[in-house]
Amino acid sequence: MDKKKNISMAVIKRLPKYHRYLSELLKNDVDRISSKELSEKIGFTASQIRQDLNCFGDFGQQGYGYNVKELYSQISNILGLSKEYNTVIIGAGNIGQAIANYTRFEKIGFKLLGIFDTNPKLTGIKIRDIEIQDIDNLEMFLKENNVDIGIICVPKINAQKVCNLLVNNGVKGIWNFAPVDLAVPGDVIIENVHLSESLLTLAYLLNEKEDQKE
Amino acid sequence: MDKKKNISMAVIKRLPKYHRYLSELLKNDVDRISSKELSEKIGFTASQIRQDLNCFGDFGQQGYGYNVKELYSQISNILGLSKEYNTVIIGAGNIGQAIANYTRFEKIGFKLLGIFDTNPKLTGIKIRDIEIQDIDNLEMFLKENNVDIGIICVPKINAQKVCNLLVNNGVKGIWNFAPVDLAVPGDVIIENVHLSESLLTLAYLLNEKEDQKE
DNA sequence: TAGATTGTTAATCGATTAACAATC
DNA sequence: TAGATTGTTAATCGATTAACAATC
Repeated sequence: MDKKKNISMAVIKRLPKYHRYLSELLKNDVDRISSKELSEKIGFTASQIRQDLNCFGDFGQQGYGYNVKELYSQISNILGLSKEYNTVIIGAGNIGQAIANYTRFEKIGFKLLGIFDTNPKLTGIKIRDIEIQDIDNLEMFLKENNVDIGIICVPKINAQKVCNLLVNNGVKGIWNFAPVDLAVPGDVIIENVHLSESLLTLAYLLNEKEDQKE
Repeated sequence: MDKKKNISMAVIKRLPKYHRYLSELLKNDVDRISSKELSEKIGFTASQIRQDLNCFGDFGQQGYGYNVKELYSQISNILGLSKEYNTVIIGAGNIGQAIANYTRFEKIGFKLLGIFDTNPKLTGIKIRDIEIQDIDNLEMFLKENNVDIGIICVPKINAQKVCNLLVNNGVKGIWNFAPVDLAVPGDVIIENVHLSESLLTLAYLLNEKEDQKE
């Protein structure tokens, strides 16, 4: 499967979008697609699509294009979706509960094992059959379970502390919703969802448009 | 204030991070900072920081650096945070409620005017003094109120329909949490938060690391 | 003044696009 | 076979980094 090393972050960030569009095509019983057709749907150039896919293998066929089912399966593999991932959520506030209630992620192999919070009013409450536990139980839980991904939904003031606890107990992937940049060892992967940054980008772009009108 | 036109998206996406770091510095009573010092904190090169800031003006002073208070205020202005923005949330499910409960955004000028949902079990329920309304009221609400930003938190199947309704009633900014790419006229700004894409990126990176170990 | 640090130009690096031979 | 479309190389474009004169 693997062809080249050192895939650029630009390419990596496009992979989930390929995955989503191919999943749609598959759902609509489309058998094959050319880079040109996919280009029109997904909004990348045909050339870029062919370049991107060729980082990982020769998935197409000259004169035919790409087999949707086959390509979808390859991209799923490339993204690591052939595995299952065990996750825990730390912080059962607004965003923590929202993520916990999502079933989308479960379906593609991200299994929620536990939810933790400091607030005694929350501990004991069940979200989708999972009881919110006191955060004091987290360390033991991590030792007893093989957790791949920690989802940090605590206030920013506590985020680094929680992150350290996760990392010190072998968690290698952090999905961080707190508005801070966490410090981690080099072998730990952080993926940030900085909602404020997204909203501020929107504000900038709205404003830029205004400026151009004048 | 404005200096050059056609700011690249790469620069724009870094602006909120400058804003956040400067806000931290301000909170810690730091008066001045050089591009070199900021570089060490924020993780961009000093050269890049100077280039980025110079897109918008000469905010620094040779031999001194940047005045934190002044620079923070400039960046806030550049981002359009001197204005207030009226927002509505469409979809009062997990993510809609989570966003509605955030007070962070209110503090920087994003005012939530209304929340809408199709589910009769939700209408009438109050979130932070705002009653969830039936989505049938949305069109009239948009005509009666000056809504700048529509926050789409509905299932993907309804997202484009909701988006059209917003756009047809003058909303120029869309903050989209549905896992679809929405079609809008050229004068409407879309900012996507595609959570699955973020999670799949994390999965890829975790897997890539595994591959390298072998 | 001397030291520090900016603003800005030039050099480098990387990513995207264009072109086309290979081939199904 | 002829037409279509890939895989891949080369050209272009844009973004980042380095360097340094200007100057506070």
